[in-house]
Amino acid sequence: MKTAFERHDHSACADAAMARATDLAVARGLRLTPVRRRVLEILLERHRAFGAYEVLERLAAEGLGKQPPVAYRALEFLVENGLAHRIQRLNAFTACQSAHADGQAPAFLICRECQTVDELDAATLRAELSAAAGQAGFAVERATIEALGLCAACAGRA
Amino acid sequence: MKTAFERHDHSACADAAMARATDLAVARGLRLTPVRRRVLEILLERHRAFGAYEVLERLAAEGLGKQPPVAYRALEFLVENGLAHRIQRLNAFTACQSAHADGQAPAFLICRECQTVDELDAATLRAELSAAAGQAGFAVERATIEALGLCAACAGRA
DNA sequence: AAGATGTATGTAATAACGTAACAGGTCAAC
DNA sequence: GTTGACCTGTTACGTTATTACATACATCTT
Repeated sequence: MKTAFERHDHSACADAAMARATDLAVARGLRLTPVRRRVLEILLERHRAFGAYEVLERLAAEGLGKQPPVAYRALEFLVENGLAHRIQRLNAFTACQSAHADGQAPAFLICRECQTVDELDAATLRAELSAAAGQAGFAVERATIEALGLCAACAGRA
Repeated sequence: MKTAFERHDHSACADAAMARATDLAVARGLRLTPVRRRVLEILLERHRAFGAYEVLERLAAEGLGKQPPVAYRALEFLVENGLAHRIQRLNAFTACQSAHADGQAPAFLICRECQTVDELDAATLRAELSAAAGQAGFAVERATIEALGLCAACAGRA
């Protein structure tokens, strides 16, 4: 499996994600409406995070909604159903690239140079964090793990 | 050592942090100006995160500055020097409670009920995250690890 | 002491991000 | 064909953050 940082056949990448989304919608009886589908498509265009207003601009240009709530609602739907993630550091959203269980969000690697965002399985990290927190009597419900740094390609260019 | 979630002598807690800050300023030749010192004192009042505008309100009431940049600049100074941390999930800031090396930010435990924020040593987690990212050729420079959940006291009250 | 330099603060204006509230439309089930 | 649930459209507003420029202050140099 290639990382988001490497050259790869991205349309296959996006197609696979859309297929997962369609399957999930069928499986759970979710409504992947035009706005929601289009927002997911936009997020899937590149392996980076998109601001809500950036998504909104795109929607507006296509006549799919001009006001912030339109974008935020669609993004919220995608995030709730695990089809997208919110990147806290960037106040932005990115399409989910890997099927994973609910609430088991991965860790994110964010390249400060090319803005590419990749996912990293965080099951072990999350377990350890929960264990450590448990020592202090704290019950972890959701964990955010985001790493900012430099990807191999950008490090090479430096 | 008690956690921030337990009852404890908080003024000792705050005093210790201010002492560390003063020492650091001397050691590094930093200028802990009135605004910066006051902002740190405010953050130290409670083990929770304060929004920039909340801090600004306090400053304004004391005649120390009325515009956002005043608060943001002081907060930025504190964060850069490891005297405070930004909690991404909350778009807010909290005083640093533990002396730790630069760039070695701890993990944060945020109680969704009482809003208390505690620090957890994250050296191991960070090392593992860096190692995993390294497999993908990604060089981690800064990592954000934040856990939202319920502290023991609040879980008890539920 | 005067001037030069670097750093901190004051202020205005605005950008960027996010939500509440309500009206209207769509669709499936009964 | 009406009900009820959910989705969308729109207004209005609230919150968070930054840019840009002016002013003040400290420190060092001469």
